[in-house]
Amino acid sequence: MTDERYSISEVARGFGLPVSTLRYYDDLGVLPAAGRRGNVRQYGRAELRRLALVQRLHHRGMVGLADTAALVADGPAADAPPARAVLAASIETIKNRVADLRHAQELLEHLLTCPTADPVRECTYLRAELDEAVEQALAALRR
Amino acid sequence: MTDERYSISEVARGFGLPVSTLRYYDDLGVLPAAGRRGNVRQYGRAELRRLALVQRLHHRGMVGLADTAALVADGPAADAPPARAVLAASIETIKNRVADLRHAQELLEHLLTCPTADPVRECTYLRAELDEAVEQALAALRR
DNA sequence: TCTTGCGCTCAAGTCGGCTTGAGCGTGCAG
DNA sequence: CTGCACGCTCAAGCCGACTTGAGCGCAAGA
Repeated sequence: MTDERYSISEVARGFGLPVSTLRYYDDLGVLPAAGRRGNVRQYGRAELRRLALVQRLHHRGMVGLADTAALVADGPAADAPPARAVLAASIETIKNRVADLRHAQELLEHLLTCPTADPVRECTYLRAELDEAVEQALAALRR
Repeated sequence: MTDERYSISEVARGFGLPVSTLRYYDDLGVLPAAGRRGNVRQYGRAELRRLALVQRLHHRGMVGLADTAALVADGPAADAPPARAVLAASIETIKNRVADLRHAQELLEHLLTCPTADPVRECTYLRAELDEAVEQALAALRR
């Protein structure tokens, strides 16, 4: 058991995060410190791994910190039904977002390369899609 | 020129949005009403199309409302250098996000299907990736 | 007439994810 | 022994994207 211990500022430097974020994660229980020496937070390998995992899951609000906490929690969390539910839900959310983002990307790329002077109003490809959406909205309205 | 006019609540119903959001968009200039009759906002086809476009671009903070406003603005906005810059930047952001999300999705799916009792600590695939990240952090720390 | 419904404005509140600031303790180099 | 870096707590602030609430106006139907 190598007993390397890292201070909060070392962890922060290593991972390129502000110290305040780590304290915040500790407070929330997302990344509890391994312990304290005196009153000072100490981190070990396990915490560093956990932080790496948190960073990979928690993509700016994609998988909220609360859910991330549940997912990276100690114990066989991925077995417990609640964690499995969070897992499945997160995957769904991500899939949807990826699809939306792709679509947005397509539109933006089209705007970038469309030969018409004012694509937003002139481009027929764009118009077709927007008009379709408008029709759907109007249909929804009449229902 | 068909001169259909829609009230704010009709637009809201049609697009499944709260009225407050539309007023908010109007205030921000993201989606100005076509005009007002008396003091009452009126929307026409053009505004509905614009709203459809806004919805497609503005994915929950992905392309902030300010940028969205710039992108869907009147005039050959996509030609003006500033808009082109926003366009290119947005595309980049989206690409990065999609990559990150994919990665998160892979991890989550792995957690869901990994046969080990406690994937977060036992699964070697996951461990390998996390350990690598930890090594990089420690390397960054020593620099 | 009066109530009901829709609309308006402006100010304040909410939520997530942090950041910032005040005020204090602690350890060790000069 | 003093100063400085680093650490701590707790409360408040900030940003984006809205939502909510108070208080008001106007028009149409019972």
